[in-house]
Amino acid sequence: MIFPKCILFAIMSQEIRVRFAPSPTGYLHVGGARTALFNWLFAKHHGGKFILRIEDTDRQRSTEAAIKAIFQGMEWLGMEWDEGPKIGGAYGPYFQTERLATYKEYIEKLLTTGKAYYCFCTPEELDQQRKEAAERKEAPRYNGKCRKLTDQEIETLLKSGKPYVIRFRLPQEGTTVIHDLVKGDVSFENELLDDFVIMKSDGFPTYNFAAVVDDSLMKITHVIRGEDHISNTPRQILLYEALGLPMPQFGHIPMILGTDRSRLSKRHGATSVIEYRDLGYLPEAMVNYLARLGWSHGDQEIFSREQLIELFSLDRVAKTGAIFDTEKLKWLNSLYIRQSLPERIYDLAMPFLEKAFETYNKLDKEKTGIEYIMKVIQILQDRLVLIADISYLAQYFFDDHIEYDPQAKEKYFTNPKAKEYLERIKAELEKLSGFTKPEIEAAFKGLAKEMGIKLGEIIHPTRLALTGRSESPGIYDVVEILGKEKVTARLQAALETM
RNA sequence: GGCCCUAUGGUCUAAUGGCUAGGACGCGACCCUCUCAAGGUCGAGUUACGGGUUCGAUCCCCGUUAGGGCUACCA
Repeated sequence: MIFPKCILFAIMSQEIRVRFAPSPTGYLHVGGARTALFNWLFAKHHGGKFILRIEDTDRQRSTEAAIKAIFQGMEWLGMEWDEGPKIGGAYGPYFQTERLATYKEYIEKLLTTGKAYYCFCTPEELDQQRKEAAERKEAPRYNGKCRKLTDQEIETLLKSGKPYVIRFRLPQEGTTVIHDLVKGDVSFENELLDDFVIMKSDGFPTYNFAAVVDDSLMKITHVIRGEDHISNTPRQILLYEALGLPMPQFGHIPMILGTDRSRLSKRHGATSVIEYRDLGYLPEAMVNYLARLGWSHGDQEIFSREQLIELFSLDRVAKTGAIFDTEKLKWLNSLYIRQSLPERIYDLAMPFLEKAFETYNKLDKEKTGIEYIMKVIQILQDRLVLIADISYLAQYFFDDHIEYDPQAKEKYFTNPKAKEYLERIKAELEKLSGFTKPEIEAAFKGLAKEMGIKLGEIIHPTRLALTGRSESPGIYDVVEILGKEKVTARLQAALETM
């Protein structure tokens, strides 16, 4: 009884530490964002720490702009990190290029114990080897030429200034098995792996080496990453063992796919989370969608951030790749828009409206007060799928030039009675002392009753006259918001075309 | 080619060795209704294929097929 309790305590006292470790070679794409999200949720769920580490060892492809874009994406989705760039932490620095001395130290360790060696083969030689292996239909592996270099030879080669890399002397027998938290046990034969490079000729470590050293030194307990890394994992496990460093647990989550089931990429459309922001998606919709893509909790579809934290667990993560479905994302987005405070939608919609104003350049900005815009937004909020939709849906509230939809015009303005209806409703509305929804509604209903016709007979042509369209929010609302002056003018303008 | 992973409607998924395989998105119809949305009701549509194991397989095993990933001095 006592013994298991001790173990339990030891396990519980270990703080959960996970990391998201993007390489800054582009924007934060949705696949990366989901990996980050799963890590973030895992950390929050366990009351642990979420660490951001920038893997910028590829000097050719890493950019400052990409680093900023990643921060921006993380911030938009509300995934703040507990340790990492900007805020630091006890296990920094959090940029790999600032950790070179550490890597050298561990490379040195491997070198002195004979677990790594210098390799002077040129890229051309290696290319040649790969080609030959391909012709023989063999796995392209490093042939181990420099494995057996003597100290003497190395000394001379080093002195001659010949470029070199450091390779890991990988055990050539045995099996390496990953106890994966998502996939279960996955095993690899070591003999199929080769002596991979751990330090490049520019002195920078390779991904597999740097990740191992950092994850271990940063006390990462769980490495949760994309499935595309699973075949790197045996190499990394072997490195942990060679370095004598403590090993985290692994969980490999499935890929996000495009509509053709290949890995999601640019040709499938928007892939950067920031693009989705700019299209008018809400971060909570994106978080909800991403969380639910490859993870589930029974039948539940809608999750608040708090619920996700409470419910998230790796054993509910699916094993299959999932197609990114914009339609479902849109559905969630419209849902979250409807649940938002109008004030928030106002803030989000304003940039779109301003841009649209520029385009139309027909706006009477003087008369367009915040109050008016707020009313427009309140009436339109429930019909937005994307915030960007506001530009189109709100157009006739800001643009006095009404173009009549040809089909609607055919349907509603060619009716011989339509002209009479419009004249009558115009007169009724003009008579109104106030111009509020109840009065407007009464005017419409009164007129319909008086003329013995259906309400729609008046409403449809009126809608077309005021908006140019056959669909809009409730007509009384539209009339009220537009105000007597515009309504009268637009009705008059319509009458003149008939 | 080699290695690894995966396989439930179009899509995301639930279920479990055992009632008519559940939900959601999308789609269709109807209701509501001044239109369009929203909402409500209903509907069409699925366990990749072939073998086993079993009284019974979506579920367990094998094979086939299909898809994905990796196969760099990228990460």
